[in-house]
Formats: sequence, structure tokens, C-alpha cells
Amino acid sequence: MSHIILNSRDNFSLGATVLSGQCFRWKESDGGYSGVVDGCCVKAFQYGDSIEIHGDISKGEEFWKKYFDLDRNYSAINDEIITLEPRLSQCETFSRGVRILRQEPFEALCSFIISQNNNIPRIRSIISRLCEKYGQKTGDDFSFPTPEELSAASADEFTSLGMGYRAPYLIDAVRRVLDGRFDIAAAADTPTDELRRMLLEIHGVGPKVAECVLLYGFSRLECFPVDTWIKKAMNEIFGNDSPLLSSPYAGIAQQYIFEYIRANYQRKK
DNA sequence: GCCCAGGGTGTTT
DNA sequence: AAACACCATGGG
Repeated sequence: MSHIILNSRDNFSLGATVLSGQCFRWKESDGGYSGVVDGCCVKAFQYGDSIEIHGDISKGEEFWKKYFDLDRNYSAINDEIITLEPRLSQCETFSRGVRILRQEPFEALCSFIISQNNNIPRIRSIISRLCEKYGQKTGDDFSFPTPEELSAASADEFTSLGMGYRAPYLIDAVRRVLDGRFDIAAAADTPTDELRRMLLEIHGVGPKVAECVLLYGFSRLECFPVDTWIKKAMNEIFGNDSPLLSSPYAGIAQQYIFEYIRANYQRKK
């Protein structure tokens, strides 16, 4: 069989999900979307509720269902979000179909260290160069490098990829993963509060980056990263003391808010 | 040419 | 604890 077909539900939108600001390695590609996940280069298409995945599908159906979070009852979660915070009604409607991906933790950690005080097109291009230089060729793209593949890199090499002052931050993260001070394998079973403390020990990882790694790399859906866009939304839409913020699905709402405000915000004169 | 970006660190009040 | 300067780079 040359491809996998997955069934989705609750208005899943493949395009809205992979092009949202939570990941940096997917791009539009003649009617579908191409990307590299866990070293597998694939091209995905959506036809109604069916998702077709072509390319390196060696990881099997379950892996991709989990990656796209296709089994979760998003309709019920959306209802809960609106009940907790009715002012997000428009926002939820606008962003409906977006899912929180289960990304590879190491890739999420590196990506969001690079993301700080940076814009999304630049983040994408820096990560693309990082993969091309240190990753493995897969299909017509490159895998995200492993910690081992980054182990010999110098800060100067990272700087030459355009990372600027973040280069030594990435060096520290790679070192901590390699020497076990940040144990990714053990992290899956580590409680969120403790995992957050461990992340914050990494140089260049502050509150926002830590929340992103928890949410996108470790599927801790209650985590709520606050970046410049979310701050704008909190000022204009729902304040900073909403009951939503302590919801177990605050992170999902956060993604809706992020997509909505970024698409609709008008800079004031 | 300027403002800003999925912010964090180090220093000064 | 809160305010602030500074950080490297280039997209829009």
C-alpha cells in the first residue's frame, strides 16, 4: 500500500493545523501539505473528513492519528471553552478545525528556543537551514537533527544559520539533553510542574518557551503560552483573569486565540 | 528606514 | 518585585 487513509472528525482542518504557528516544517505543496515528522518525509491531503498520507508512512496509522490528535473530542472541548469564556465565541468559530499536534519533544524544544523575539517566517527559515546542515536527507527534504547530530556543532556555526544571540541557548539545550540533565525519555512521565521547572533551568528558556514545549512537545493541554499576540488578545478580548486560564484545555483555546488575533488584528495608528 | 517578531537575561531601581 | 536596557536578524 502506497498511502494511509485516516478518518477525522469535528471539522478537522489539516491545512489550518499544519500552517498554524505551532510547527515550522510544513508547507503547502500542490493541493496538499508536505512535511517531515520524526524523520519521515510525507505529503498529506484532505478530502472531506479523510486524510491521505503519502511518502514515508513506515510508522503506521496509529502514529499519524496520534500526531494529528485525531481521536480527541474537540467538539466537546470547544463547548467547554465557550462556556468558560463566552467572549471567545467568534475566536473559536474562526479557528475551528485547528488541532494541537504531538510534536517530537526535542524538535519542539529547539524550535521554540529559536522562536524567541523572532517572527514566524524567519523561524521557519532558520530551522530549515538547521535541518539541511545537520539532519538526514529524507525524500526531498531533511529530518530535524537528533541531539547527537547537533552535539559537535559550535555556537559560531549556529550563528551562521541566522540564530543571532540564541545560538548559545541552543548549545546549552543540546548539552543538557545529551548529558541527561534534561532527560527527554523520562519527561513523558514527569508531572507538568516538575517538567516546567526542568525546562526553565535551560539557558534561554523562560516562561513562554517552557509553556510551548510543554504544550506542543509533551501534549500538556492545560499549558497556556503567552506571547506578544496573546497579550494583545488579552488586552482587547478577555482580560487576564478568565476562568479559562485554569481549564485543562487552556492550551487549545490559546491556539484558537493565537490564530484569530494574528489574522484579524489591525495595528492602531 | 522603521517597527516588530510565538522573549529571556542581567542590571538597576 | 518591578522596571529597563540589551540582545541578532530580517520580514513587512
